[in-house]
Amino acid sequence: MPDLRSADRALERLEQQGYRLTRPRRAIVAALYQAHSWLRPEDLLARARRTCPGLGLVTVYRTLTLLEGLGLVRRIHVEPGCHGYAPAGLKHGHHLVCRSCNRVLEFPGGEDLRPLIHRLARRTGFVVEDHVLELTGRCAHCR
Amino acid sequence: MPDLRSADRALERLEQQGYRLTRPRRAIVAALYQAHSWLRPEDLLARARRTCPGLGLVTVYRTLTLLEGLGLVRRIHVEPGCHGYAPAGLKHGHHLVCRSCNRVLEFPGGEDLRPLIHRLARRTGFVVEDHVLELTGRCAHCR
DNA sequence: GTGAATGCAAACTATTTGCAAAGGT
DNA sequence: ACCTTTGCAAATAGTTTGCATTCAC
Repeated sequence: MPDLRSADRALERLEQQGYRLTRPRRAIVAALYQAHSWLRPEDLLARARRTCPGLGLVTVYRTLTLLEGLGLVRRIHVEPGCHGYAPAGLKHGHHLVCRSCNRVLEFPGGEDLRPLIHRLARRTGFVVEDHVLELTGRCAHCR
Repeated sequence: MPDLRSADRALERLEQQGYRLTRPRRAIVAALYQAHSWLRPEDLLARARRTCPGLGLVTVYRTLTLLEGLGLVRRIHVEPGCHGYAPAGLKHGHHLVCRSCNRVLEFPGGEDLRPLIHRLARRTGFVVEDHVLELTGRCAHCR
């Protein structure tokens, strides 16, 4: 479950990698990890501006790209417009997304796909290197 | 496997639904179903123009929306830019996408996810209504 | 002939890039 | 002090909308 602790871990990770811990970055990371739901860059901007008033949208994009590269944020495919961002807590996590409140729950995935992937490899000669798995529905709170 | 036959079936389906079989639509459907790989709207435009020279990009978008609504085409999530389109042959098909040549293979999915979905429902109270599953890798031809 | 469908132009949204100024170490 | 990072403005990409014309039926 993303929280302040994970936000701190993310900042630590950034520092370790030689990136500077600037005010905008702190604000963006905090806003992202506090969210229970996925956010679009505009949403993230609005939230992060509460702690970093002068923040620009461009910085949000750049920071998201940076965080995604480090595996600290995951881009998910949502309507409308397709791109939402959620904090990544697990190594190869996938997401349960609530249609109604946009809440995101991360779960460790992949295991269950192994037989399917093997079967497909045998039948088609396709070597699967990666996968996207996203489940949508209603969270306990919204039913 | 998408081919001319499926293209004809798609056109039939359009007609049954009361849509007119226009030259642009015929060209777009043909181009789409002939493709072995996913296409972006621009790609589709270029291909469909071979049989329908005056075709406009707007019509491609409108036709894709129409076809997607009828379950005849599927939007897949690909880099860069995210949106690719592939013909849909199966009811609840998913896709194997080749990183190298963009070839798309459709497969019947969902069965293998059932245990996972049940487990998640039990643990989180989430009711899963839909899912996106996309596998990427290398096709037999590109390895 | 009639209404659905098209193509153009323009509007809009989402995202990226160039560059001078600001800020972290 | 140095070099990264930022914010603005402008550029670019992707997609949608308004409207007069064209075309399938």
